Amino acid sequence: MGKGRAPCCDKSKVKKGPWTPAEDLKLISFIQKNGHGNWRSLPKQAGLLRCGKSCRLRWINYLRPDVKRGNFTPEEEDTIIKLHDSLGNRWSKIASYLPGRTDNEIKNVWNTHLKKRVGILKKEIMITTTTQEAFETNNKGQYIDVATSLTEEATASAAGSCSPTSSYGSLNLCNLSTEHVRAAEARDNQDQVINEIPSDSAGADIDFWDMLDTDLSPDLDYSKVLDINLHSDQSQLQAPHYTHESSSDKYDECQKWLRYLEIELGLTQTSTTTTTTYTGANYYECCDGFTSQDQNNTMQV
DNA sequence: AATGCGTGCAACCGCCTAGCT
DNA sequence: TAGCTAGGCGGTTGCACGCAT
Repeated sequence: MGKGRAPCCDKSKVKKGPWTPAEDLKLISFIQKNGHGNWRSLPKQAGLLRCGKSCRLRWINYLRPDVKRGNFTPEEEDTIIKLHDSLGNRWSKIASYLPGRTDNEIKNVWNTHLKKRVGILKKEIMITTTTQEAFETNNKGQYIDVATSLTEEATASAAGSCSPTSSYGSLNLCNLSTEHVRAAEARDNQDQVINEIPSDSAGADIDFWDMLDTDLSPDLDYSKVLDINLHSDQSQLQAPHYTHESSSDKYDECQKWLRYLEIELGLTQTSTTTTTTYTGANYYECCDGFTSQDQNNTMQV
């Protein structure tokens, strides 16, 4: 019966900080071959100087093949707002309603974007409601305001799929769209008008993962790249355990995905000229010796 | 061009809980 | 039943990057 909680790992012997491409590949390769039955023992078996928790987090939040990358769509943002209203900060629960999105990602989006927007909207609606009440009391003039229409729209159709408790005061957020929130935010920012808000998915940031073409290295062979025991023959690679499937389609999908990763991580060269940049220090630390790189810490992919 | 500041996000920390002995 | 372990979760931090000055 030891006192307190035993540390999950020896902090002095594990590496911390951002993951390097080589570490990523080691983790991916190991999980593809062995699955991830025991996170605690995984780092040692995979040859990683990382805490098991760190491996799990990296896999779940970034390396999993089914992780949906790229910006959140307005629809996804709407969903998060609605779900947060009814579930609160239960990020993993919210994530379960958004396939491919992780709790960490959703939490970040909420904290950096959505919370502010909803806060602004709530503030505006409070002001509007107060003004409207004053108007109704005095029974003078005619009151027209965008926020009022938002409130009416939201409350009028409150019989939707959301829980009855899903409301901020009299406002049911289930029917607030991202456009509503953004419009309110824009008004809050010195009445700046946003007539057309570009979709996140159409933003200038080209997601690197999506950008990659299928014309990638056909000779994937991790054993030549990493000092881990893997099959050198591609045909002998096993389908990942996490898929729980053995169909050739799924396997092909995994292979395709791995090729994406190979390129993404700069572990192979293609004829394309697309260039991405990794953080220099990390990249030098792990990749020196088995990938191409120029002196500007830029990997030619 | 250099510097400062704000923002976004990956990763860490520590607590909670389920499962096992 | 109590204690331990590992996984899961939410809060928080710190760094990189972009933009403004």
